[in-house]
Amino acid sequence: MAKKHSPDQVDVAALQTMLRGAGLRSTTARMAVIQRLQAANSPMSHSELAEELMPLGFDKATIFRNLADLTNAGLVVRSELGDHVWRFEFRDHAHSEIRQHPHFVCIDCGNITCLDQATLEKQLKTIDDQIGHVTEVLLRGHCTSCQ
Amino acid sequence: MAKKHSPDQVDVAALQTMLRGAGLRSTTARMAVIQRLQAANSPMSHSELAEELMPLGFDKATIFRNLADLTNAGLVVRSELGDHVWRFEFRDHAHSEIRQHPHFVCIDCGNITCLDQATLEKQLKTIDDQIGHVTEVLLRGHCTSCQ
DNA sequence: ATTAAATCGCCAATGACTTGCATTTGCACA
DNA sequence: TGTGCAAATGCAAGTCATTGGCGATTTAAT
Repeated sequence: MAKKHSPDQVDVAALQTMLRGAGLRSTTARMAVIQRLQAANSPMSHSELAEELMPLGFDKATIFRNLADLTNAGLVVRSELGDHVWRFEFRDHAHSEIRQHPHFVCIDCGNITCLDQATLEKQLKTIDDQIGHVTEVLLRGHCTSCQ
Repeated sequence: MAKKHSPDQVDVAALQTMLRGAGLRSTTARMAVIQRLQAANSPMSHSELAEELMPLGFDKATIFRNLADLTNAGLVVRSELGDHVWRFEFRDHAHSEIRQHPHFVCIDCGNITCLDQATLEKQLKTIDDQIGHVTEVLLRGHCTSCQ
């Protein structure tokens, strides 16, 4: 049989390497979770993931545990956007830095705006020294179109 | 009997006026909740409140309901500090402006630091103009003692 | 192929609220 | 100074997201 090089298989191999490099085994459930997150273009909640993956036979507790494992391993970023729901995002190591860019969430329409990382940087440096190292910034309020 | 003017009694009367002005009855449970929040120097979760007030005979459902009522009435501010627990703060109308002071939450120990309202004010004004009106600021990271 | 440890799947338990309902209480008005 | 009634309370049960226990299964190193 000839060797296949479909984009999917390349991704699978890369993800498996990534998992092993992080000290995690490559299991079907784990791969399903990380592949789904990699394909997503915005952070997904556990329930969104579960809704898709449970019909495929994966257990929701397993999905939870994998999200936790992947987060601990640094392959996935977990964030809370103020609505009591954890959201998970595949972490693109090429673009990851000391802190994530600030998010602005509109209380009314729920829209999320990603701000420039430099926006509050100067003030945050002062806080870093005095209170602790800030890794995550969340601003909430009313966006211009909802005001 | 001579009129008393202990600070406590003054506070109680002021809070009762405040409740009535907001269209809420002054009940013992409600007063207990708002007094405790007024005395606190950082936001309190329902469970923290319940831990203190249940031994005094107040029901936790009542505490929840009162926190919701007080929040709806605008006497208390509810915020989500990134750990999936609502926290409540007495709203000081003398100092309340367009936005509340920023909070810093330590990811490791959970400690909450209330920052000075002026801390990020300058930068936030710019954001107000460009993206929307920021009402709530949340910073998360590792505090100096956990680093 | 063997095997120890990681992971899985099922299911029970926790924790943070929420809701239903019968009883009590604050307070507006008589 | 009562009295009525909506608001508020206490108790209990329910919901929903998340976590923990545990025996069975699977991964990956030898």
